[in-house]
Amino acid sequence: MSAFNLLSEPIRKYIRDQRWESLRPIQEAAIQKIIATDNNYVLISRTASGKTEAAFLPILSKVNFKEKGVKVLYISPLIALINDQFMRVEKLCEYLDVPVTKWHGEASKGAKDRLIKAPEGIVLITPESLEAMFVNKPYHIHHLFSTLDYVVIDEIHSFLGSDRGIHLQSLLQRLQKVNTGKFTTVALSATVSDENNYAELKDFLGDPEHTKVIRDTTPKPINAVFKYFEGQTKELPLDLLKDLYRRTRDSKVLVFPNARGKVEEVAVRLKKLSEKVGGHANYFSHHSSVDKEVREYVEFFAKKSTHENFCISCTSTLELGIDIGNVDEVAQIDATHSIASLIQRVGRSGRREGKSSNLFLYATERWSLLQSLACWLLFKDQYIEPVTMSQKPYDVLVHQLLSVVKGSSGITLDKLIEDLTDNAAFKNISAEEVMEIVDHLTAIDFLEKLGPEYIIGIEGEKVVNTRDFYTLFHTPVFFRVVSQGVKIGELPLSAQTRPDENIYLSARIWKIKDIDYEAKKIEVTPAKDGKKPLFFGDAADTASKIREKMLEILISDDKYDFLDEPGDEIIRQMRKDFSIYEIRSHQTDRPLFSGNDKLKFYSFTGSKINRTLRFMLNRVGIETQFEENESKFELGFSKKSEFISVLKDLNLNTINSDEALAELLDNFPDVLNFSKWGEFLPLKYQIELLKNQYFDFEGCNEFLQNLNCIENK
DNA sequence: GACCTGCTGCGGACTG
Repeated sequence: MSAFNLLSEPIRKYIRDQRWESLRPIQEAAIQKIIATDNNYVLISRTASGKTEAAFLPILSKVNFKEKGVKVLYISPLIALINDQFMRVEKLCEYLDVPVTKWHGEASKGAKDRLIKAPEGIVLITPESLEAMFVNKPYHIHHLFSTLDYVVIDEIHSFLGSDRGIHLQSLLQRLQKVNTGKFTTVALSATVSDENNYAELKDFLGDPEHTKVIRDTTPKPINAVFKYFEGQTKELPLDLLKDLYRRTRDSKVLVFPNARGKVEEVAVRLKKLSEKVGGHANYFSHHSSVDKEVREYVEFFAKKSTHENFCISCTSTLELGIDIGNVDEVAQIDATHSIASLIQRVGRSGRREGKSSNLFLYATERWSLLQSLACWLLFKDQYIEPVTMSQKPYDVLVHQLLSVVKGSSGITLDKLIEDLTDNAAFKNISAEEVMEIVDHLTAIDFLEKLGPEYIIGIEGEKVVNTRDFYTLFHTPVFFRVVSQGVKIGELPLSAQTRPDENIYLSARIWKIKDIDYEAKKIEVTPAKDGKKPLFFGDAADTASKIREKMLEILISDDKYDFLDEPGDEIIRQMRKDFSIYEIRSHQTDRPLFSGNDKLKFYSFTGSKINRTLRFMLNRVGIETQFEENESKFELGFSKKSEFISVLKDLNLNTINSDEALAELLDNFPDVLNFSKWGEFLPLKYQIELLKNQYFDFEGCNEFLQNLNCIENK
């Protein structure tokens, strides 16, 4: 039977009313499988290929909504995505007379209350709101979600490989436990690495044997142009902005300059260029520190603009799912840190059927150009960096321990251990380890033993009873930026935030009038000229494969027809610079330069291995100047044979790493900042976290074993 | 220089 005929009558009517000529390939396949089986499915297909419908059309046809209770739970990483999907799903559900409820921190309380009075239909939720319910209203979890037939997880790749993902995995397991039957899961994603990674995905959904992947690999044509404009100063080159302006003045564009400060610089300077020549004034900025209402206005503007052109300068806030309408072009300024990120960004343009995607890539620095090329070529080879889920997520365990205890208001040790060791998210953590962590939490008053049962302790109450408890990620302190009562955005405190400084924010220029440290508020007034704002943050890690590809480009003589003349010249120069080494294999050979009184070692490997290598060298007394973008270590001595033999002997066996890591934690407690809950673990487990998440000793050892240093001629 | 994500419950003012 055709997929269309498998659908229920109201759903078929919906499709007819939409005047769809046919179902997309991913929809055909998903409908056949989801209707016929009770397997979990992961639907992988590029953006704007109809994945949401591929999941909901068959689920809505299959589920009996006449039964009591909520039947379908949709989980999304973003509030904005929930709001976006709500409109689509609700329109579909009108045909079935099934109610849809948004449940997140900014959703209406009234709608939530109505759902509690009469639990039914479909609920759209975030992992954090689900967590809050487990902690504060565990009876609502039973009341609302014990009759689920389906759980749909959107943008699942954004959860993979992170603590937030382990958290969600744990919540899904806890949810399955309260379910009277067994719910089926359908996960959606645009960017997941190939077969290697399907194991991670299947594990994530908790039942690998009954989890299948449906993938549509139909490519979308992408027109790419790479350009090089050398950046001499801290500001972006004017010529680059002029070129960007010329190319995009008559279209709808997203620009991704990688950092919030640069996002503001691009928005303000392009707007000025446009003003000068009487072009449109629709230049916006969009990132996490732009006020929410301003961001929503920008999204709304883009969505409703059919004839009017616009340019939004943005960070990864506009990288995921939200359909902001028809975008003609995407401009990326300097390299993305990952291929997945590049794919998502390119996919923002040409969403309309039959339209191709357009990418302008601008590089301002040679290594960034090289990395951009590497990402692009790997993407063309359909390579996406694999992600790995933490095998021993002790930090998430601490959080879930507190959540379970708080939600139970009194639980025995046996039950607590059973709850956590049963949970697939923690399957590699033993009962003994859980017990040890419980003991530690009791010792620091996070838990308290009351007769046979554990409850939250005095110190634990301080942590559990705050808004901040529900998330697995840290957030820095920000000051609100306000002009005459209107909120514009936020800024961190820095040398720049002081009266009379002029700064860009939300694509406009402001003068700082006053700073209220008590109320964490910065009062500003409009100004004519200023500087880009300073933000702090950590650069994301780059995969080893990208660095290897960079070296491969340097030793090949391939020509790239999408690269402009200055870019071509830079690659020629870099190839010449590296021709003094006889590199034969981009996998094992690495350049080692020795000059008068220094050595330069180019590792061409990923951030984690670099970090580990630097730490190990430091342990054997070798101080290095490290440059991540170039994957380069500089040493203040020239004895290259000595350095080569040190590298050969470096491994875990020659360094007492547990002791070394304990020392590191003692001297620099901030290294644990990547983990919000890690600080509440016993030292032994903090060390494990460092080993498993911050460093990569295994990868580093492998790198060193294969390493063949090639000296300059 | 260096991304992003989310958030309870209560009290009180205001609106219809």
